Amino acid sequence: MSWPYDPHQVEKSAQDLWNDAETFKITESEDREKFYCLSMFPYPSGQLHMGHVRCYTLGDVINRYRRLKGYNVLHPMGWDAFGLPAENAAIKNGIPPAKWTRDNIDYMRGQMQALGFGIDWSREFATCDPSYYHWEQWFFTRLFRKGLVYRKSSVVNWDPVDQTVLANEQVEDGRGWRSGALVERREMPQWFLKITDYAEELLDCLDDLPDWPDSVKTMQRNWIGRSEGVEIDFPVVGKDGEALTVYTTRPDTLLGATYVAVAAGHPLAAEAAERDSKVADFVDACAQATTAEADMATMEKAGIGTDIQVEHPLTGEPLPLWVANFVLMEYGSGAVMAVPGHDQRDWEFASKYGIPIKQVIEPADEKDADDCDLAQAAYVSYGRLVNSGEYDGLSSADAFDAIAKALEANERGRRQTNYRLRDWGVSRQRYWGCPIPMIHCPECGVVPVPDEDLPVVLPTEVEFEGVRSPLTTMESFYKCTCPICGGEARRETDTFDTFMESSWYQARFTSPDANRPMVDERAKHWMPVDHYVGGIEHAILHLLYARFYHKLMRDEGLVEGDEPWRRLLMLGMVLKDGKKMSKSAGDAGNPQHLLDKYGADAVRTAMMFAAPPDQSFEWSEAGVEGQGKFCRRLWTQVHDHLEAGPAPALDADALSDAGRDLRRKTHETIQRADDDFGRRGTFNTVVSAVHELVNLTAKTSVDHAADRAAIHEALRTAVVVLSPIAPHVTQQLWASLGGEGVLVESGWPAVDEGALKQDTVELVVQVNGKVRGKVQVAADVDQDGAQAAALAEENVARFVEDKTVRKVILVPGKLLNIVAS
RNA sequence: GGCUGGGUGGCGAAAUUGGUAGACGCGCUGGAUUCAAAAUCCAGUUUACGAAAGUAAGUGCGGGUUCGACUCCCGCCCCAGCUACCA
Repeated sequence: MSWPYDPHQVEKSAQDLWNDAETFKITESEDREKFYCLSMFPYPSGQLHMGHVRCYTLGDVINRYRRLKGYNVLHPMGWDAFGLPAENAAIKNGIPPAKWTRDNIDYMRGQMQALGFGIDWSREFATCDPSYYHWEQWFFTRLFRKGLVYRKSSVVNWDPVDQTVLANEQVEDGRGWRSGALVERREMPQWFLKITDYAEELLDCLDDLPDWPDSVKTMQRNWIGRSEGVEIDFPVVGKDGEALTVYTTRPDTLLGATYVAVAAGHPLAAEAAERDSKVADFVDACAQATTAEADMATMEKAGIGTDIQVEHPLTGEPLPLWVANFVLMEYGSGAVMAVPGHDQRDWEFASKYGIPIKQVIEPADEKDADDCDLAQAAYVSYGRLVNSGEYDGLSSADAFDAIAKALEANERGRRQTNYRLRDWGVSRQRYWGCPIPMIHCPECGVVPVPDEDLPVVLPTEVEFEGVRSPLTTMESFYKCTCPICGGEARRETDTFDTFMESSWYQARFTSPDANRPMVDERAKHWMPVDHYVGGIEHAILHLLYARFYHKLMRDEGLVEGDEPWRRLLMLGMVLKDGKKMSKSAGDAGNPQHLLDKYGADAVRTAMMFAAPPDQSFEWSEAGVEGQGKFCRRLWTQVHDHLEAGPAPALDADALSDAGRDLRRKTHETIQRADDDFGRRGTFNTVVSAVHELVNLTAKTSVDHAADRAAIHEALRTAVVVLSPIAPHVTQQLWASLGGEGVLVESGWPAVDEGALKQDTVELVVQVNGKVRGKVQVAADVDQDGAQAAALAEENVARFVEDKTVRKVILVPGKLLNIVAS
């Protein structure tokens, strides 16, 4: 065994060993249970930052722990390679996006290898590989034929100077990032995927994911935003057969409606504007107002009355129609019924414009009567109906049903479930993405590219002129013939949203070379992913799209099961000066200098030790040096132990008390680390547990010869338990301590129940709940025996002597509380 | 506004089912070693009083349940993330 510890030499030789043995190259196995461990693949931005280090170290810890536990673990890696930064680099520096991306991938792959991640590199791919996006295009044309894809106009950010569409990230304070021109809203036809067809299933399946954090499930539920309500028609006065349709979740308040309001974009608003210039001015003002959602919420509620009236669907009473800036054209029908007595926003609006406020709900319980004061605020709780004719006295819930029935009976309404979730717009007017495989033919309309013509390859030899996509001016790309009529046609020059690529990569890793559609039978072997690791910033969109895609692929017979991710670990963010590493760091976030200085094991251990995985924390280098020292201490300890000659065979009966204590600690550590690695997923506490074991080992005297066997066992255990976190130093120490081959394949150590047993235990003694002493007693001591032992302690006796003992509580093995007064 | 986390020493944190609050580490202080330094090793490190033994207080604030509360319940304050006029 070499000495002193040299991390770089140690890490090199461990990595060489894994490479030569192809330790992490994995194929399907009948003998061992499969485990698919995946970390969210990175965007190749240039270099790893500490957020990556955290994510991929966690993934590798899980990978190596599961390998030790005997699973056949798939742990692949790839590159989410399409996206805007490559284009920006091309625009700024003139480097083609493809080259920029490939260079970054090579550098970052090298960093990952230096960190010792146990990855099956034979499965690596980048999403910009035509062999990958080929199948994405193929799948899109399948979905088109199934009716799950459609084309619709949608708003984009238009830069009038650069004459191009901008991504949201390219708009800064309402201006184009390069031209500085005020960005306009412009409607353009775009491709959509019908994710709303799966809204119900996406919601329901969340209940079948017990190993997902509740917070993520809640976020997804809120995003899908299911609500149950009633769609109600208010006939427009003076127009036979025409009605204004609104949606409400509170039909119980219908008799309290005193006006209706429509969005500025609603046809009735346009109609009123034709007759009234003030209404027209208001509608124009709304059209120009900001659409930034943050501003919307704080915007002053404003509106304008019109000469249009509608009829109350139950009473026939005429109600005025207003145009209001808080009504969204995109949700429901772009119109609301307003009940100012029982909706705070309607109340504020009605108060401002002098519209009547009518009470129709009162608190169900008399004692809450004070909560309801319509002069001060709307009463929004459920309750009991009043001023509602035949419905008076009903509870809100009963009134919901009764009023819904009445509306259904006179054909003025119907029960309806609504979702907040919108269909997924997948078109991007960008160059560096997967070409959308569609052709626009003047004769035949929109035609999907036939299977035999796929993939539509993105040209990589391009030059940027300004911001706009080179595809739009590249005749060799867009000029094509119609697959149906053979006439001249134009190829779609938009590319896919990059969430398309990241929605199915997990399935592709199972069969990265599959040359039949998308994936082959191996997908059914490996899916679902058993443990998925990634950043909390992807808690909603990426995970939702991937779940949707999995269901689409399932319905195509490509994968089995309803969900792609069984267990989910959502990492907290790594911060630097209070900011997210990936956003702010630059060179400061690059782990390279830490790797050069302290080695991969120190960086990995420090990262795991800093905080529990789901918690955000401020990164500091202080811990890295400390963990480097720990590796050296462990190395030295093993070295000294081996220098003293071979340890005797373990004989539990021959151990001293200290040797027995060390053995107990050893087996407690195995038990605790197993639980922390597996069930709890708290790796910081594993590092602590190993520290404790090593500390005790160092303190254990070698004077009693038989104890050297316990020391040997303790060192070996520390090495195995720490190995998922610090794999290199432990691999070498494992070999030095007599282990054979590759440590990660050696199996998880067994717990010796006998070693955990204790004859005597330390009991904490409390008097009236305060600690007054500690006593050694037999492990199976009864309450009287424990009390006697406790009272023999001087300090305990002191607090009891002039009092009467009222009660005694014994928690076996832990604590005795004497209650006295 | 809504949802979800969180608030424990100088700092990162631990306490898993209600049972010794502060494990483990960083930093700091003192000592050993050294010509000196680095490295290493040993001791100490919540606060107050005390030489020590020990005592009192202490997990954001105010109440409650309990023999016993960082942990459970009620009310509040603050911070972070997500979401946001959703009808």
